[in-house]
Amino acid sequence: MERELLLLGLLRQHRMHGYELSGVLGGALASCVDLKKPTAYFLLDKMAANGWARVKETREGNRPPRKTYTITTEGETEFQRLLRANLAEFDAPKAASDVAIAFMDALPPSEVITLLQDRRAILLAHLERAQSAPQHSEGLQLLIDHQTYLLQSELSWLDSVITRLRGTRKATVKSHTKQLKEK
Amino acid sequence: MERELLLLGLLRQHRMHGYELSGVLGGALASCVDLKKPTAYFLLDKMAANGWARVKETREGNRPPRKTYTITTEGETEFQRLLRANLAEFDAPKAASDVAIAFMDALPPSEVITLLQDRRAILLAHLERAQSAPQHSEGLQLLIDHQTYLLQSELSWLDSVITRLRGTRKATVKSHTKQLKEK
DNA sequence: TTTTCCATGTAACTCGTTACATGATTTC
DNA sequence: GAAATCATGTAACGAGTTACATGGAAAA
Repeated sequence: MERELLLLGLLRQHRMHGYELSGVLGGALASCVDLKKPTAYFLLDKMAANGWARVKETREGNRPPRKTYTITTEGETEFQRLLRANLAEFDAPKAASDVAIAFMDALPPSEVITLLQDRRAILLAHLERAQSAPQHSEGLQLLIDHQTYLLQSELSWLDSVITRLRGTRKATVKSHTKQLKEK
Repeated sequence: MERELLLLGLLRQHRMHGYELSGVLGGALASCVDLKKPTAYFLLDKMAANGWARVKETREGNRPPRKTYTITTEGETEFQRLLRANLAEFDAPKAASDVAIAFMDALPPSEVITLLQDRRAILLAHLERAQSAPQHSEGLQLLIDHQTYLLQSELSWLDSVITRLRGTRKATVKSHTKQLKEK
């Protein structure tokens, strides 16, 4: 549902062909949304079938022909419907990768710290990618900013966990060794 | 992958039958993870088939028979493997519901504010549900705390957006009316 | 006595991804 | 001459959800 909204929103800014679109999605927006090429092509077809977009086959020079999609009036109506629905709803971000955190006491703290630093590096890479994204239209920029904000929150949380672990490391290393021996 | 980790982690704390487990998942953990009943049953079967858990059919009184799952040594090994992998990885939280934010300038700010307040109410409900969750084991509590933290970040971001909109409302209401007339 | 709870599942379906297919063209 | 880019798709697969099926027991 939000994928349709995204595509309609992008087409609303200016007409585009599939490859161009999937370029945009693979570029700066990759940090916020993922919508793979085949999905994009599929959705564009579907949108055209629904009458939300007009298709025109164009050809520049002797490059492969493009299918350029233009949003229609019905498309704009649908866009607004989706937009209203999506603005008013909220689906909680289920942080799937955090299940591990719940069970980290099953490993020695020193190892957990090492592993979490790997995690931290990946998170940092995401952050930098989001921050270094080239300028975009106001709206899309807001999306990227939000993503940046979220990643930063996540980073500071992760750091707090690591710090806490560092603190308890010396204290718990004994009890952990004890646990191992008890087994 | 993190679902298996979650189930193994829970079984590691103490043996459980499917219904009990899906109760836990539907209760306090519902705000963090969603894993529906059929999926849980399916995964438990699979885990038993993989030798990660032992099954024992038990019966208390004249209630329907239960299939109680106990983690095995291989299960524990797998648990640790998954745990290490999951601790070291990070998949960026793609906030799907935020696509709408990127296009909110397509609607009059006053309407956007109304819609975002609906969103805010849902977010608040999630927050309260997460906060009011009954006490859990250390680890699971950490998971819930993280979720709470994330939701709070999200809330304050949303509030900042709404505030900004309130500020620009009077300024942009004219230009928006103008836009409408131009069409 | 009807609804809710306990307890297990199956089957169909949706949605998206991965991997593959095609073919010309420009760059190295 | 090989590799990457442009440009479109198809087909198979996977993972999870929804809806349905079953049946006894307790609570309302």
